[in-house]
Amino acid sequence: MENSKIAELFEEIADMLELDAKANRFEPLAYRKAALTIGTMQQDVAEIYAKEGIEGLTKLPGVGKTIAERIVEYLKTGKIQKYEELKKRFPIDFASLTKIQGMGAKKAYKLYKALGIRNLDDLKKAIEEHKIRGVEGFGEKSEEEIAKGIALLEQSSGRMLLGTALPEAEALRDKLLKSGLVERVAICGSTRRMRETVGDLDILVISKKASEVMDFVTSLPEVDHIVVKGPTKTTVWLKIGLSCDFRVIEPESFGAAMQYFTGSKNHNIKVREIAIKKGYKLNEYGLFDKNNKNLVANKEEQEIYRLLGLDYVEPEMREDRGEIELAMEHKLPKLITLQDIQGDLHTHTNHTDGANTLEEMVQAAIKLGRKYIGNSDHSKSEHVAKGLDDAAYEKLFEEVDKLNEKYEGKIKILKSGEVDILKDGSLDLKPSTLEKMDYVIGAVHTNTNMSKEELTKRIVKALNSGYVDILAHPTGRLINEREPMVFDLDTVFQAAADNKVVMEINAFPNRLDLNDENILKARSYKLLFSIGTDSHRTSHLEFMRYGVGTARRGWLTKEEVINTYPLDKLLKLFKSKR
DNA sequence: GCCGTTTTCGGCCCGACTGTTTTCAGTCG
Repeated sequence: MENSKIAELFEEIADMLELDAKANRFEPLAYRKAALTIGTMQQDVAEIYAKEGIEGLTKLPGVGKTIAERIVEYLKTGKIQKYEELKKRFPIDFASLTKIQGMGAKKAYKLYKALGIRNLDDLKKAIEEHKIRGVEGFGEKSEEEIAKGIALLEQSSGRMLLGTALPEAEALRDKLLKSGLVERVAICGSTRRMRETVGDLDILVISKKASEVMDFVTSLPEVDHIVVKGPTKTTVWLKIGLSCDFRVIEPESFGAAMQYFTGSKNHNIKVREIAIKKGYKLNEYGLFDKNNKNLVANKEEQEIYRLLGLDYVEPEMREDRGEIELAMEHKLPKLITLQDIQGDLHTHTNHTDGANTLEEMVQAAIKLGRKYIGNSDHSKSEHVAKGLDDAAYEKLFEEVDKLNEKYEGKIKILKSGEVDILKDGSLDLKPSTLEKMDYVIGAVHTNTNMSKEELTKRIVKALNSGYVDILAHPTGRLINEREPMVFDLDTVFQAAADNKVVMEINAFPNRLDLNDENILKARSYKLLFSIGTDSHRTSHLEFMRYGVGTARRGWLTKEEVINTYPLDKLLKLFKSKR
């Protein structure tokens, strides 16, 4: 996957163009926009080019003919001529230097011209020798700030899982609500959009006591140190290793501020452009007409979309992936919600690698209002998980029958298993065992580094067996830990469509697999989905919200997600296959 | 260099905070 490398090169080209006095002032903007698109999408540009050619690339937002050609040039030669030429004139490692908080291309260039600093090592040495403070435009303070920025950069490790960031944001929100200083608090940014990872937290506060709020948040025990602190905006570095922005706004601007701070950036730019075309101005304080009258004063963010002629766009869709165009045509899908969820089809117990008994899992599911829970303990090839053999499933099913009697009317326990798809594409259990299950989950866990062709064949064979109802965590990726398996998604989705196999959206925070973009792709094959928590203890059942968030990012309606179905409709669906 | 519900030419989102600047440029989101 070359996306991040290409995005980095484009960012550097933008940096260097900004320093080039002769260059068009807007050219760097164009490269940055393309970098943002390519750097944040999960689909591989090489794959797009292989399948759709250069036309496929120019369809991406911010990518026109020239930039598409540069992408192709990189894919073919590993280099971009324009970059190489600029680099001769500006031999500076902008990519590393601009990662330092507060350091942009212009400061880096100033330091290069004054002190010959080209990279991080040069910069560190100059700081040790206190040379920075002598450069025009820099002082003692700047030198300290840069040193701090480098230290921070070296200890931080990129984006954090939504499953870690969201609970932290909620804890901060709740403390603010209890402080008595605020009227409203809203978590915005990529956290509200339920992105699988989060780069920082954005917390919007409505209060008339801005400076007291700033003092309150900077003194919270969660805070490691203050990055910037102003009268209405403060950024802190949290002890969990994440930065967090707090912004205080007047009540009348709440809706506009929510819209603004939720993003995404590309979505907002497009919405603002629509506002300009209608003769308005949109910022975080409101939507203003020509007389500077705020048309959305004291209104919720829905009003902004309405006045611009758009249907309300749910936060999870705000990625400039075509949602604005659909909102104009009043064709947005009605997204699934957490309240639509009736049951959980992927859970484990202490019979294999779970922490709780089946009964404890059942009781926890009842508490969450689930109408059914599928037990899907591992099959025998998963040795590390103490996977079950055919006889062990028979015993487990007896236990399920007993508990179903005990909890009748409260919840229904379904018989299932997360059954390994073996190296040759066969399933890990006897047909007679599989037939006793209400549904079968197929999963690839081992030998994942076979060739693309072999792996595709292996999965397709399993789907063609007629026994697999749900394909668990289809790509096997672990966010920040393990790359997705390499197989042909289109072939697998087609096989799933032919065999009515449901795609899982695994809700475990480090999986979220399928991810949003793959869901959008699977959706084009008219596939159905199941959001499963893959719970290994009772508390994991609450991971459902991350799965639902991911489904919403993939534009899914409740009709497309089978665990929103009432029990009888769900069982009918599984039986129709047998 | 991109893009089209005012445009195939002429626009291109917008405001907060910081440091060193005595009026603003640079950076960030």
